[in-house]
Amino acid sequence: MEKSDRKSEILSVAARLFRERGYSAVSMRDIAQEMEMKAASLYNHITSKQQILVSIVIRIAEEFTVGMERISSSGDSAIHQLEQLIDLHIELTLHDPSVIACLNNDWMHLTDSDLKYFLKMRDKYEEGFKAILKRGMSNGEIANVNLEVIMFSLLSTLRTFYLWYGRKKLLSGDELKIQMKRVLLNGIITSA
Amino acid sequence: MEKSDRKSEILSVAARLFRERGYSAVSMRDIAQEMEMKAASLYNHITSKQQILVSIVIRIAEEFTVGMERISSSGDSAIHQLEQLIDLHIELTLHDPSVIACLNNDWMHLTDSDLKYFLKMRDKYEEGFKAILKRGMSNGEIANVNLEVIMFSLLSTLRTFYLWYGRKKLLSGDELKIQMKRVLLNGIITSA
DNA sequence: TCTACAAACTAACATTTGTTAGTTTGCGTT
DNA sequence: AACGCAAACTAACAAATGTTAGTTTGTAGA
Repeated sequence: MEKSDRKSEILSVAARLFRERGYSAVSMRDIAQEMEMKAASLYNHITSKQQILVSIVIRIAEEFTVGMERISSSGDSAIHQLEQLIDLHIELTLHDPSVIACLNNDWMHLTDSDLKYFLKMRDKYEEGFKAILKRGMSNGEIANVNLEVIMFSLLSTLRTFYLWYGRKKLLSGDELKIQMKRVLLNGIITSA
Repeated sequence: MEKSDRKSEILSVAARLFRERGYSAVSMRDIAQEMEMKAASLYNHITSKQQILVSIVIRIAEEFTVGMERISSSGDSAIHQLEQLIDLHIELTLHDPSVIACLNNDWMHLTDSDLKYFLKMRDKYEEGFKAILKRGMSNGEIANVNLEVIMFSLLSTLRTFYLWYGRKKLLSGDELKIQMKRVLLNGIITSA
């Protein structure tokens, strides 16, 4: 996927393997084998294993950050902003599920400034999320339930969407968005 | 936590480290250091690193299996059964968040028969879940939205609850159960 | 045809890994 | 005092790891 130069191929292969086994369980020789070359040759394109991880994780984290800025600075209603966030997660997940898996599971292997930068973005994202919910609550758009519970409930589902999309692809992207919004926003109980 | 014999201590320490860094990134020397002993000494109590993982993951998976059997064989309404499942997840998570983290993130490092056994249990659990939802739908208790979407939405939140409980413990266990049920079952939009 | 260079290779390195063998230590029971 | 035993230790192992140095190969431009 993505650009077909050698470096991008490595990142793509690495993300796939990281998703399957986790960062630490994947060796440079594993990645090389999948690329049909020797481990040493990888270093013509990348500078370290760590840098592969950074490239994958930071890039996608920045996409979420940009998305949040765009959405939360629009003047739309809180509910409509939530719908756009749902779209954002679904789109990025469908585009490359393995990268989302790395974002979820392997960020912990970032070090120093990269880790710091990542955590800052994650924090900012969640703050943006909460701000939207808060506004929706004072509006009366959103039910007055514990803010953190609502946010983490929504985020859990959106963040781990890659897990079950990998197993069942029974719905088209658009149909998926519709169903997700209904379940996440309207709830489950009939005529609640 | 748990029994204080040496083996249980090792499992507890290991689960904590696995949660922080992932199975592959934790060495026997790491575990030993945390136990204030040498790596070789661990083998007086356990037979391998792999077995530590198996003990942790299979045990908790069995607890979920038993819980599902108990709940789904009761004659309660679908909604009430879902409420009991929410309680089950919250209780097991509060009891030992690290073990739940291992269940979620490290099962992939199980091998052969252990992996097979785990996957069988996971499958059975999800089948039980779907059966409840299905009954609730034909009952009219549960809104007629895509079954898989509902299930994975609920399960995502319940399974990754340990993530945010680790960061914010602002609610008591009982209060948590109430809020979770409201959000997960009744939804978010006001007067939907 | 010659040159330059990207991109592959082989060989080796210092560490870290899980694990084993054999030994020591301390304590409760005879 | 002697014994048995659980639980710690030291030392070592082969294998796997990330990475480097130096070399070869193929191809595009002069």
